[in-house]
Amino acid sequence: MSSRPRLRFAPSPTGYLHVGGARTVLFNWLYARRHGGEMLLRIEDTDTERNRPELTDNILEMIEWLGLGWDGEVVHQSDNLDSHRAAADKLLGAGRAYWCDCTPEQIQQRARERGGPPGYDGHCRDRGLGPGPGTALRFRTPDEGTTEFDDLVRGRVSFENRVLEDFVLVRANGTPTFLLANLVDDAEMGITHVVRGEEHVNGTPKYLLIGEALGLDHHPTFAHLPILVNEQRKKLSKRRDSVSVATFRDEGYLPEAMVNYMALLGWGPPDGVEIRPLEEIVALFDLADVTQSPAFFDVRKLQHFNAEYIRALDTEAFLDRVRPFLAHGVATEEVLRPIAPLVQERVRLLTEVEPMVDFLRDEAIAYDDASWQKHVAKHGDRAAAMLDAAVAALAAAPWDRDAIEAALHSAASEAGFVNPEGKVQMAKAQGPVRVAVTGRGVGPPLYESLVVLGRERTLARLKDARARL
RNA sequence: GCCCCCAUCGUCCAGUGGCCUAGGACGCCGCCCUUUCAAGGCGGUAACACGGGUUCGAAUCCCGUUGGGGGUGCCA
Repeated sequence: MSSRPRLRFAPSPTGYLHVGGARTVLFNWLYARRHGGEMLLRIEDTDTERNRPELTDNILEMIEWLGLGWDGEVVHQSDNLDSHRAAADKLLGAGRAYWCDCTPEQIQQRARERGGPPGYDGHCRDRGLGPGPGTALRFRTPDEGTTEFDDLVRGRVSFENRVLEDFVLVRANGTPTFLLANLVDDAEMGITHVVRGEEHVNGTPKYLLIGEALGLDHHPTFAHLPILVNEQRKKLSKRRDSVSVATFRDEGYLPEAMVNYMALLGWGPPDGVEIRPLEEIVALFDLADVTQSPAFFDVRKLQHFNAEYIRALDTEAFLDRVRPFLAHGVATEEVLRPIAPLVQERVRLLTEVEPMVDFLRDEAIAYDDASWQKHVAKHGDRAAAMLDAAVAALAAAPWDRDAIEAALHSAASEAGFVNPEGKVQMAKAQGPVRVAVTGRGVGPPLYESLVVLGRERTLARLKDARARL
Protein backbone atom coordinates (compact mmCIF):
# COMPACT_ATOMS: atom_id res chain seq x y z
CA MET A 1 0.00 0.00 0.00
CA SER A 2 2.10 2.84 -1.26
CA SER A 3 -0.65 5.41 -1.58
CA ARG A 4 -1.42 7.77 1.25
CA PRO A 5 -3.98 6.41 3.69
CA ARG A 6 -7.42 7.96 3.71
CA LEU A 7 -9.41 7.65 6.89
CA ARG A 8 -12.71 9.04 7.99
CA PHE A 9 -14.65 9.71 11.13
CA ALA A 10 -18.31 9.06 10.43
CA PRO A 11 -20.58 10.15 13.28
CA SER A 12 -24.33 10.31 13.10
CA PRO A 13 -25.92 13.52 14.36
CA THR A 14 -28.05 11.77 16.93
CA GLY A 15 -26.13 12.93 19.99
CA TYR A 16 -23.45 15.28 21.21
CA LEU A 17 -19.87 14.29 20.61
CA HIS A 18 -18.90 12.21 23.62
CA VAL A 19 -15.54 11.00 24.79
CA GLY A 20 -15.91 7.65 23.06
CA GLY A 21 -16.43 9.36 19.73
CA ALA A 22 -13.66 11.82 20.50
CA ARG A 23 -11.26 8.97 21.16
CA THR A 24 -12.24 7.43 17.82
CA VAL A 25 -11.60 10.72 16.02
CA LEU A 26 -8.27 10.98 17.78
CA PHE A 27 -7.06 7.53 16.73
CA ASN A 28 -8.17 8.11 13.16
CA TRP A 29 -6.42 11.47 13.20
CA LEU A 30 -3.26 10.10 14.79
CA TYR A 31 -2.97 7.31 12.27
CA ALA A 32 -3.57 9.66 9.34
CA ARG A 33 -0.97 12.09 10.64
CA ARG A 34 1.53 9.40 11.45
CA HIS A 35 1.37 7.99 7.96
CA GLY A 36 1.04 11.18 6.00
CA GLY A 37 -2.55 10.50 5.07
CA GLU A 38 -5.75 12.38 5.60
CA MET A 39 -8.80 12.08 7.77
CA LEU A 40 -12.13 13.05 6.32
CA LEU A 41 -15.32 13.80 8.13
CA ARG A 42 -18.62 12.34 7.02
CA ILE A 43 -21.88 13.00 8.78
CA GLU A 44 -24.05 9.89 8.59
CA ASP A 45 -27.46 11.47 8.45
CA THR A 46 -29.59 9.00 6.55
CA ASP A 47 -31.95 8.28 9.41
CA THR A 48 -34.20 11.26 8.95
CA GLU A 49 -36.35 10.20 11.90
CA ARG A 50 -33.58 10.49 14.47
CA ASN A 51 -31.32 13.13 13.04
CA ARG A 52 -30.92 16.37 14.86
CA PRO A 53 -29.04 18.54 12.38
CA GLU A 54 -28.04 21.04 15.04
CA LEU A 55 -25.92 18.34 16.66
CA THR A 56 -23.65 18.37 13.65
CA ASP A 57 -22.48 21.79 14.78
CA ASN A 58 -21.60 20.42 18.17
CA ILE A 59 -19.62 17.56 16.66
CA LEU A 60 -17.68 19.86 14.36
CA GLU A 61 -17.10 22.41 17.09
CA MET A 62 -15.80 19.83 19.53
CA ILE A 63 -13.42 18.26 17.05
CA GLU A 64 -12.01 21.71 16.40
CA TRP A 65 -11.88 22.52 20.08
CA LEU A 66 -9.82 19.41 20.64
CA GLY A 67 -7.40 20.83 18.11
CA LEU A 68 -7.80 17.96 15.70
CA GLY A 69 -9.79 19.07 12.68
CA TRP A 70 -10.30 17.17 9.46
CA ASP A 71 -9.23 17.27 5.84
CA GLY A 72 -11.42 18.61 3.05
CA GLU A 73 -15.04 19.58 3.18
CA VAL A 74 -17.44 17.93 5.58
CA VAL A 75 -19.38 15.29 3.69
CA HIS A 76 -23.05 14.74 4.38
CA GLN A 77 -24.15 11.24 3.62
CA SER A 78 -27.60 12.48 2.70
CA ASP A 79 -26.08 14.26 -0.29
CA ASN A 80 -25.23 10.93 -1.83
CA LEU A 81 -28.64 9.27 -1.79
CA ASP A 82 -28.58 8.74 -5.55
CA SER A 83 -25.54 6.50 -5.25
CA HIS A 84 -27.12 4.60 -2.40
CA ARG A 85 -30.26 4.00 -4.45
CA ALA A 86 -28.25 3.00 -7.49
CA ALA A 87 -26.38 0.47 -5.38
CA ALA A 88 -29.66 -0.86 -4.01
CA ASP A 89 -31.06 -1.21 -7.54
CA LYS A 90 -27.97 -3.04 -8.64
CA LEU A 91 -28.25 -5.47 -5.77
CA LEU A 92 -31.92 -6.01 -6.50
CA GLY A 93 -31.25 -6.55 -10.18
CA ALA A 94 -28.54 -9.06 -9.43
CA GLY A 95 -30.85 -11.02 -7.17
CA ARG A 96 -28.81 -10.18 -4.10
CA ALA A 97 -31.62 -8.25 -2.50
CA TYR A 98 -35.38 -8.55 -2.24
CA TRP A 99 -38.41 -6.65 -1.00
CA CYS A 100 -39.94 -7.51 2.33
CA ASP A 101 -43.15 -6.27 3.92
CA CYS A 102 -42.82 -7.95 7.30
CA THR A 103 -43.34 -5.64 10.25
CA PRO A 104 -40.98 -5.82 13.21
CA GLU A 105 -43.86 -7.22 15.25
CA GLN A 106 -44.46 -10.04 12.81
CA ILE A 107 -40.79 -10.87 12.75
CA GLN A 108 -40.65 -11.01 16.53
CA GLN A 109 -43.77 -13.05 16.80
CA ARG A 110 -42.55 -15.63 14.30
CA ALA A 111 -39.29 -15.89 16.17
CA ARG A 112 -41.20 -16.50 19.38
CA GLU A 113 -43.43 -19.15 17.86
CA ARG A 114 -40.46 -20.77 16.23
CA GLY A 115 -38.76 -20.77 19.60
CA GLY A 116 -35.54 -20.21 17.79
CA PRO A 117 -33.16 -17.31 17.74
CA PRO A 118 -34.59 -13.81 17.42
CA GLY A 119 -34.09 -11.93 14.19
CA TYR A 120 -35.38 -12.05 10.65
CA ASP A 121 -36.11 -15.49 9.25
CA GLY A 122 -35.96 -14.80 5.51
CA HIS A 123 -39.75 -15.01 5.23
CA CYS A 124 -39.95 -12.86 2.07
CA ARG A 125 -36.88 -14.21 0.32
CA ASP A 126 -38.82 -15.89 -2.46
CA ARG A 127 -42.14 -14.13 -2.38
CA GLY A 128 -41.21 -11.97 -5.34
CA LEU A 129 -42.58 -8.80 -3.74
CA GLY A 130 -42.18 -5.47 -5.46
CA PRO A 131 -41.60 -2.08 -3.85
CA GLY A 132 -44.55 -0.55 -2.07
CA PRO A 133 -45.77 1.04 1.14
CA GLY A 134 -44.30 -0.60 4.21
CA THR A 135 -41.85 -2.51 2.08
CA ALA A 136 -38.14 -2.54 2.79
CA LEU A 137 -35.27 -3.92 0.75
CA ARG A 138 -33.27 -6.70 2.35
CA PHE A 139 -29.89 -8.12 1.47
CA ARG A 140 -29.87 -11.84 0.75
CA THR A 141 -26.97 -13.13 2.84
CA PRO A 142 -25.18 -16.26 1.63
CA ASP A 143 -26.33 -19.50 3.25
CA GLU A 144 -22.89 -20.96 3.42
CA GLY A 145 -19.27 -20.05 3.45
CA THR A 146 -17.47 -17.65 5.72
CA THR A 147 -16.60 -14.00 5.59
CA GLU A 148 -13.33 -12.99 7.14
CA PHE A 149 -11.18 -9.95 7.47
CA ASP A 150 -7.94 -8.86 9.04
CA ASP A 151 -8.17 -6.33 11.78
CA LEU A 152 -5.16 -4.24 12.75
CA VAL A 153 -6.17 -4.47 16.38
CA ARG A 154 -7.74 -7.92 16.60
CA GLY A 155 -6.05 -10.00 13.97
CA ARG A 156 -8.16 -12.22 11.76
CA VAL A 157 -11.89 -12.30 12.49
CA SER A 158 -14.18 -14.84 10.89
CA PHE A 159 -17.96 -15.17 10.57
CA GLU A 160 -20.05 -17.98 9.21
CA ASN A 161 -22.39 -16.52 6.63
CA ARG A 162 -25.32 -18.64 7.76
CA VAL A 163 -25.52 -16.79 11.06
CA LEU A 164 -25.95 -13.49 9.25
CA GLU A 165 -29.62 -12.58 8.93
CA ASP A 166 -31.01 -10.88 5.83
CA PHE A 167 -30.62 -7.28 6.92
CA VAL A 168 -32.33 -4.16 5.64
CA LEU A 169 -30.57 -2.07 2.99
CA VAL A 170 -33.33 0.43 2.26
CA ARG A 171 -36.05 1.37 4.69
CA ALA A 172 -39.70 1.45 3.74
CA ASN A 173 -39.46 5.23 3.62
CA GLY A 174 -36.85 4.94 0.90
CA THR A 175 -33.81 5.97 2.90
CA PRO A 176 -30.73 3.75 2.94
CA THR A 177 -29.55 2.23 6.20
CA PHE A 178 -26.12 2.68 7.69
CA LEU A 179 -25.02 -0.72 6.39
CA LEU A 180 -25.55 0.25 2.75
CA ALA A 181 -24.68 3.94 2.80
CA ASN A 182 -21.60 3.44 4.92
CA LEU A 183 -20.08 0.95 2.50
CA VAL A 184 -21.05 2.83 -0.65
CA ASP A 185 -19.64 6.10 0.65
CA ASP A 186 -16.43 4.55 1.92
CA ALA A 187 -15.87 3.02 -1.49
CA GLU A 188 -16.62 6.24 -3.34
CA MET A 189 -14.46 8.29 -1.03
CA GLY A 190 -11.58 5.93 -1.45
CA ILE A 191 -11.30 5.14 2.25
CA THR A 192 -8.32 2.89 2.89
CA HIS A 193 -8.63 2.42 6.65
CA VAL A 194 -11.83 1.97 8.58
CA VAL A 195 -11.06 2.80 12.20
CA ARG A 196 -14.10 2.63 14.46
CA GLY A 197 -15.42 1.29 17.72
CA GLU A 198 -15.60 -2.36 18.58
CA GLU A 199 -19.39 -2.27 18.39
CA HIS A 200 -19.00 -2.38 14.62
CA VAL A 201 -17.15 -5.68 14.45
CA ASN A 202 -20.33 -7.66 13.88
CA GLY A 203 -21.42 -5.38 11.08
CA THR A 204 -18.18 -5.81 9.20
CA PRO A 205 -19.05 -9.06 7.38
CA LYS A 206 -22.21 -7.36 6.11
CA TYR A 207 -20.12 -4.45 4.88
CA LEU A 208 -17.84 -6.86 3.09
CA LEU A 209 -20.68 -8.90 1.63
CA ILE A 210 -22.41 -5.85 0.16
CA GLY A 211 -19.19 -4.64 -1.38
CA GLU A 212 -18.56 -8.02 -2.89
CA ALA A 213 -22.12 -8.30 -4.25
CA LEU A 214 -21.70 -4.87 -5.77
CA GLY A 215 -18.51 -5.99 -7.44
CA LEU A 216 -16.57 -3.16 -5.86
CA ASP A 217 -12.82 -3.16 -5.67
CA HIS A 218 -12.88 -1.75 -2.18
CA HIS A 219 -10.80 -3.52 0.44
CA PRO A 220 -10.07 -1.24 3.33
CA THR A 221 -7.98 -2.21 6.29
CA PHE A 222 -10.05 -2.44 9.45
CA ALA A 223 -9.18 -1.49 12.99
CA HIS A 224 -11.81 -1.91 15.68
CA LEU A 225 -10.88 0.03 18.76
CA PRO A 226 -11.70 -1.27 22.22
CA ILE A 227 -14.76 0.47 23.55
CA LEU A 228 -14.69 2.89 26.44
CA VAL A 229 -16.58 1.72 29.50
CA ASN A 230 -17.93 3.26 32.69
CA GLU A 231 -17.24 2.08 36.24
CA GLN A 232 -19.78 -0.69 35.75
CA ARG A 233 -17.73 -1.89 32.81
CA LYS A 234 -20.56 -1.11 30.43
CA LYS A 235 -20.14 0.74 27.17
CA LEU A 236 -20.16 4.48 27.72
CA SER A 237 -23.63 5.75 27.02
CA LYS A 238 -24.70 9.30 26.41
CA ARG A 239 -27.79 8.69 28.46
CA ARG A 240 -26.28 6.93 31.47
CA ASP A 241 -22.95 8.66 31.64
CA SER A 242 -22.06 12.30 31.57
CA VAL A 243 -19.47 12.17 28.86
CA SER A 244 -20.20 14.98 26.45
CA VAL A 245 -16.98 16.62 25.31
CA ALA A 246 -18.65 20.01 25.63
CA THR A 247 -19.29 19.30 29.30
CA PHE A 248 -15.63 18.63 29.91
CA ARG A 249 -14.82 21.86 28.13
CA ASP A 250 -17.27 23.74 30.31
CA GLU A 251 -15.88 22.16 33.45
CA GLY A 252 -12.51 23.64 32.69
CA TYR A 253 -10.54 20.87 31.05
CA LEU A 254 -7.86 21.86 28.57
CA PRO A 255 -8.25 20.25 25.15
CA GLU A 256 -4.60 19.28 24.97
CA ALA A 257 -4.88 17.52 28.33
CA MET A 258 -7.93 15.61 27.13
CA VAL A 259 -6.30 14.62 23.88
CA ASN A 260 -3.18 13.48 25.70
CA TYR A 261 -5.23 11.45 28.14
CA MET A 262 -7.49 9.91 25.50
CA ALA A 263 -4.48 8.80 23.49
CA LEU A 264 -3.65 6.57 26.44
CA LEU A 265 -6.96 4.76 26.35
CA GLY A 266 -6.12 1.62 24.43
CA TRP A 267 -2.60 2.65 23.62
CA GLY A 268 0.63 3.50 25.36
CA PRO A 269 3.95 4.90 24.21
CA PRO A 270 6.81 2.38 24.15
CA ASP A 271 8.94 4.45 26.51
CA GLY A 272 6.18 4.83 29.08
CA VAL A 273 6.24 8.63 29.06
CA GLU A 274 2.58 9.51 29.34
CA ILE A 275 2.38 13.27 29.42
CA ARG A 276 3.91 14.61 26.23
CA PRO A 277 3.30 16.87 23.23
CA LEU A 278 0.87 15.72 20.56
CA GLU A 279 3.62 15.72 17.94
CA GLU A 280 5.48 13.08 19.90
CA ILE A 281 2.38 10.98 20.20
CA VAL A 282 1.86 11.24 16.46
CA ALA A 283 5.41 10.05 15.88
CA LEU A 284 4.99 7.10 18.22
CA PHE A 285 1.42 6.05 17.47
CA ASP A 286 0.40 2.96 15.60
CA LEU A 287 -2.90 1.14 15.38
CA ALA A 288 -1.09 -2.18 15.54
CA ASP A 289 -0.13 -1.32 19.12
CA VAL A 290 -3.68 -0.65 20.25
CA THR A 291 -4.96 -2.81 23.11
CA GLN A 292 -7.78 -5.28 22.58
CA SER A 293 -9.63 -4.92 25.84
CA PRO A 294 -12.09 -2.23 26.94
CA ALA A 295 -10.75 0.83 28.73
CA PHE A 296 -12.27 2.68 31.64
CA PHE A 297 -12.39 6.43 31.23
CA ASP A 298 -10.81 7.52 34.52
CA VAL A 299 -11.74 11.11 35.24
CA ARG A 300 -9.33 11.29 38.17
CA LYS A 301 -6.38 10.56 35.97
CA LEU A 302 -7.71 13.04 33.44
CA GLN A 303 -7.82 15.63 36.21
CA HIS A 304 -4.22 14.94 37.09
CA PHE A 305 -3.26 15.46 33.45
CA ASN A 306 -5.28 18.65 33.34
CA ALA A 307 -3.53 19.99 36.44
CA GLU A 308 -0.16 19.19 34.88
CA TYR A 309 -1.10 21.01 31.71
CA ILE A 310 -2.41 24.02 33.61
CA ARG A 311 0.79 24.26 35.60
CA ALA A 312 2.87 24.08 32.46
CA LEU A 313 1.19 27.19 31.03
CA ASP A 314 3.05 30.48 31.29
CA THR A 315 1.20 33.17 33.20
CA GLU A 316 -0.26 34.99 30.21
CA ALA A 317 -1.44 31.77 28.60
CA PHE A 318 -2.99 30.74 31.88
CA LEU A 319 -4.80 34.04 32.13
CA ASP A 320 -6.06 33.65 28.57
CA ARG A 321 -7.41 30.21 29.33
CA VAL A 322 -9.16 31.10 32.60
CA ARG A 323 -10.65 34.34 31.36
CA PRO A 324 -13.88 32.71 30.11
CA PHE A 325 -14.34 31.12 33.51
CA LEU A 326 -13.99 34.27 35.58
CA ALA A 327 -16.95 36.21 36.88
CA HIS A 328 -16.84 40.01 36.59
CA GLY A 329 -14.19 39.94 33.85
CA VAL A 330 -11.47 42.54 34.29
CA ALA A 331 -12.12 43.06 37.98
CA THR A 332 -11.31 39.45 38.64
CA GLU A 333 -8.35 39.39 36.32
CA GLU A 334 -6.82 42.33 38.16
CA VAL A 335 -6.79 40.55 41.49
CA LEU A 336 -5.79 37.25 39.96
CA ARG A 337 -2.85 38.43 37.92
CA PRO A 338 -0.48 39.19 40.86
CA ILE A 339 -0.91 35.73 42.29
CA ALA A 340 -1.68 33.81 39.11
CA PRO A 341 1.31 31.43 39.37
CA LEU A 342 0.28 30.57 42.92
CA VAL A 343 -3.28 29.83 41.84
CA GLN A 344 -2.16 27.94 38.77
CA GLU A 345 -0.32 25.48 40.92
CA ARG A 346 -3.41 24.80 43.00
CA VAL A 347 -6.17 24.04 40.52
CA ARG A 348 -6.99 21.00 38.49
CA LEU A 349 -9.79 22.62 36.56
CA LEU A 350 -10.11 26.11 35.17
CA THR A 351 -13.43 26.39 36.97
CA GLU A 352 -11.65 26.12 40.30
CA VAL A 353 -9.94 29.47 39.83
CA GLU A 354 -12.93 31.75 40.32
CA PRO A 355 -13.94 30.43 43.75
CA MET A 356 -10.30 30.60 44.80
CA VAL A 357 -9.89 34.30 44.16
CA ASP A 358 -13.34 35.80 44.49
CA PHE A 359 -12.57 36.97 48.05
CA LEU A 360 -9.94 39.30 46.61
CA ARG A 361 -12.48 40.95 44.38
CA ASP A 362 -15.76 40.96 46.27
CA GLU A 363 -16.52 43.57 48.89
CA ALA A 364 -18.37 41.21 51.15
CA ILE A 365 -17.34 37.66 51.90
CA ALA A 366 -19.26 34.76 53.34
CA TYR A 367 -17.80 32.61 56.08
CA ASP A 368 -17.76 28.90 55.53
CA ASP A 369 -19.23 27.41 58.70
CA ALA A 370 -16.97 24.41 58.90
CA SER A 371 -13.88 26.54 58.33
CA TRP A 372 -14.96 29.03 60.99
CA GLN A 373 -15.46 26.22 63.48
CA LYS A 374 -12.18 24.50 62.75
CA HIS A 375 -9.88 27.49 62.44
CA VAL A 376 -11.49 30.17 64.58
CA ALA A 377 -14.16 29.10 67.05
CA LYS A 378 -12.23 26.03 68.15
CA HIS A 379 -9.27 28.17 69.23
CA GLY A 380 -11.40 30.48 71.33
CA ASP A 381 -9.41 33.16 73.12
CA ARG A 382 -6.26 32.46 71.21
CA ALA A 383 -8.09 33.11 67.97
CA ALA A 384 -9.39 36.39 69.34
CA ALA A 385 -5.92 37.31 70.52
CA MET A 386 -4.47 36.43 67.13
CA LEU A 387 -7.01 38.59 65.36
CA ASP A 388 -6.28 41.52 67.65
CA ALA A 389 -2.53 41.11 67.36
CA ALA A 390 -2.80 40.83 63.59
CA VAL A 391 -4.78 44.03 63.37
CA ALA A 392 -2.20 45.85 65.43
CA ALA A 393 0.83 44.45 63.64
CA LEU A 394 -0.64 44.84 60.16
CA ALA A 395 -1.74 48.41 60.82
CA ALA A 396 1.86 49.39 61.30
CA ALA A 397 3.64 47.15 58.79
CA PRO A 398 4.87 48.23 55.37
CA TRP A 399 2.51 46.63 52.83
CA ASP A 400 4.66 44.03 51.15
CA ARG A 401 4.83 40.29 51.33
CA ASP A 402 7.81 39.92 53.67
CA ALA A 403 6.66 42.65 56.03
CA ILE A 404 3.25 41.02 56.24
CA GLU A 405 4.83 37.69 57.00
CA ALA A 406 6.93 39.24 59.76
CA ALA A 407 3.93 41.04 61.19
CA LEU A 408 1.78 37.94 61.33
CA HIS A 409 4.69 36.02 62.75
CA SER A 410 5.03 38.34 65.71
CA ALA A 411 1.28 38.47 66.09
CA ALA A 412 1.22 34.68 66.31
CA SER A 413 3.92 34.74 68.94
CA GLU A 414 2.03 37.38 70.89
CA ALA A 415 -1.21 35.42 70.71
CA GLY A 416 0.45 32.36 72.14
CA PHE A 417 0.73 30.19 69.05
CA VAL A 418 4.05 28.84 70.21
CA ASN A 419 5.05 25.24 70.76
CA PRO A 420 6.90 23.94 73.84
CA GLU A 421 10.22 24.50 72.09
CA GLY A 422 9.33 28.11 71.61
CA LYS A 423 8.72 27.85 67.90
CA VAL A 424 5.91 29.89 66.41
CA GLN A 425 3.12 27.74 65.02
CA MET A 426 2.19 29.64 61.93
CA ALA A 427 0.23 26.72 60.50
CA LYS A 428 -2.30 27.13 63.26
CA ALA A 429 -1.96 30.87 63.74
CA GLN A 430 -2.74 31.72 60.15
CA GLY A 431 -6.05 29.90 60.44
CA PRO A 432 -8.10 32.63 62.11
CA VAL A 433 -6.59 35.25 59.84
CA ARG A 434 -7.23 33.25 56.72
CA VAL A 435 -10.83 32.55 57.59
CA ALA A 436 -11.38 36.15 58.63
CA VAL A 437 -10.03 37.44 55.36
CA THR A 438 -11.11 34.79 52.86
CA GLY A 439 -14.02 33.12 54.59
CA ARG A 440 -12.44 29.71 54.08
CA GLY A 441 -9.80 27.49 55.58
CA VAL A 442 -7.95 26.84 52.37
CA GLY A 443 -6.87 29.07 49.55
CA PRO A 444 -3.89 30.69 47.93
CA PRO A 445 -0.87 31.63 50.11
CA LEU A 446 -1.97 34.15 52.74
CA TYR A 447 0.77 36.80 52.66
CA GLU A 448 0.63 37.20 48.91
CA SER A 449 -3.15 37.36 49.06
CA LEU A 450 -3.09 40.13 51.63
CA VAL A 451 -0.77 42.19 49.45
CA VAL A 452 -3.43 42.10 46.76
CA LEU A 453 -6.30 42.65 49.16
CA GLY A 454 -4.79 45.82 50.57
CA ARG A 455 -4.39 47.06 54.11
CA GLU A 456 -7.80 48.63 54.50
CA ARG A 457 -9.88 45.68 53.51
CA THR A 458 -7.62 43.31 55.39
CA LEU A 459 -7.97 45.23 58.62
CA ALA A 460 -11.69 45.66 58.16
CA ARG A 461 -12.22 41.94 57.66
CA LEU A 462 -10.05 41.05 60.63
CA LYS A 463 -12.10 43.36 62.80
CA ASP A 464 -15.36 42.00 61.47
CA ALA A 465 -14.32 38.49 62.35
CA ARG A 466 -13.10 39.60 65.75
CA ALA A 467 -16.48 41.16 66.44
CA ARG A 468 -18.15 37.83 65.88
CA LEU A 469 -16.27 36.18 68.71
C1' G B 1 -30.45 -18.32 22.74
C1' C B 2 -26.89 -17.45 18.76
C1' C B 3 -22.50 -14.77 16.83
C1' C B 4 -17.97 -11.94 17.73
C1' C B 5 -14.34 -10.22 21.07
C1' C B 6 -11.63 -9.73 25.62
C1' A B 7 -8.94 -11.45 30.34
C1' U B 8 -1.49 -8.38 34.14
C1' C B 9 -2.10 -3.97 40.45
C1' G B 10 -8.73 -0.53 42.20
C1' U B 11 -7.81 2.07 37.12
C1' C B 12 -4.83 3.00 32.36
C1' C B 13 -0.66 1.12 30.02
C1' A B 14 4.51 -2.01 29.71
C1' G B 15 5.72 -7.00 29.14
C1' U B 16 5.54 -10.52 23.02
C1' G B 17 9.47 -18.02 26.14
C1' G B 18 14.50 -17.11 29.98
C1' C B 19 16.50 -9.76 31.34
C1' C B 20 9.85 -10.76 35.93
C1' U B 21 11.75 -11.84 43.21
C1' A B 22 6.29 -8.55 36.82
C1' G B 23 7.80 -2.21 35.30
C1' G B 24 5.54 2.91 34.78
C1' A B 25 1.32 6.24 35.51
C1' C B 26 -3.39 7.71 38.23
C1' G B 27 -5.47 6.70 42.96
C1' C B 28 -4.58 5.38 47.96
C1' C B 29 -1.25 5.22 52.58
C1' G B 30 3.16 7.03 55.28
C1' C B 31 7.33 10.39 55.89
C1' C B 32 9.89 15.01 54.48
C1' C B 33 9.25 20.12 53.03
C1' U B 34 5.72 23.80 54.57
C1' U B 35 1.66 30.08 56.38
C1' U B 36 -3.64 26.54 54.71
C1' C B 37 -4.14 23.92 50.28
C1' A B 38 -1.41 22.47 46.42
C1' A B 39 3.25 21.48 44.15
C1' G B 40 7.85 18.87 45.01
C1' G B 41 11.06 14.86 47.29
C1' C B 42 11.32 9.89 49.48
C1' G B 43 9.04 5.32 50.65
C1' G B 44 4.88 1.94 50.64
C1' U B 45 0.15 -0.78 49.23
C1' A B 46 -1.50 -3.64 45.11
C1' A B 47 -1.99 -7.87 39.62
C1' C B 48 -0.29 -12.27 35.70
C1' A B 49 -8.83 -15.33 36.65
C1' C B 50 -8.72 -20.93 37.06
C1' G B 51 -7.41 -25.88 35.12
C1' G B 52 -4.85 -28.69 31.73
C1' G B 53 -1.12 -29.07 28.20
C1' U B 54 3.61 -27.63 24.89
C1' U B 55 8.72 -26.60 26.57
C1' C B 56 14.82 -27.46 29.88
C1' G B 57 11.92 -22.97 30.99
C1' A B 58 5.75 -19.68 30.59
C1' A B 59 2.39 -13.45 32.32
C1' U B 60 4.03 -14.54 27.41
C1' C B 61 2.18 -20.47 22.83
C1' C B 62 -2.27 -24.22 22.55
C1' C B 63 -6.99 -26.28 24.63
C1' G B 64 -10.81 -25.98 28.12
C1' U B 65 -13.45 -23.60 32.24
C1' U B 66 -15.04 -19.30 34.47
C1' G B 67 -15.84 -14.23 34.21
C1' G B 68 -16.67 -9.70 31.43
C1' G B 69 -18.01 -6.98 27.19
C1' G B 70 -20.02 -6.07 22.21
C1' G B 71 -23.63 -7.44 18.55
C1' U B 72 -28.09 -9.73 17.37
C1' G B 73 -33.04 -2.78 14.86
C1' C B 74 -36.74 -0.51 8.69
C1' C B 75 -30.15 3.07 15.09
C1' A B 76 -25.32 4.00 13.85
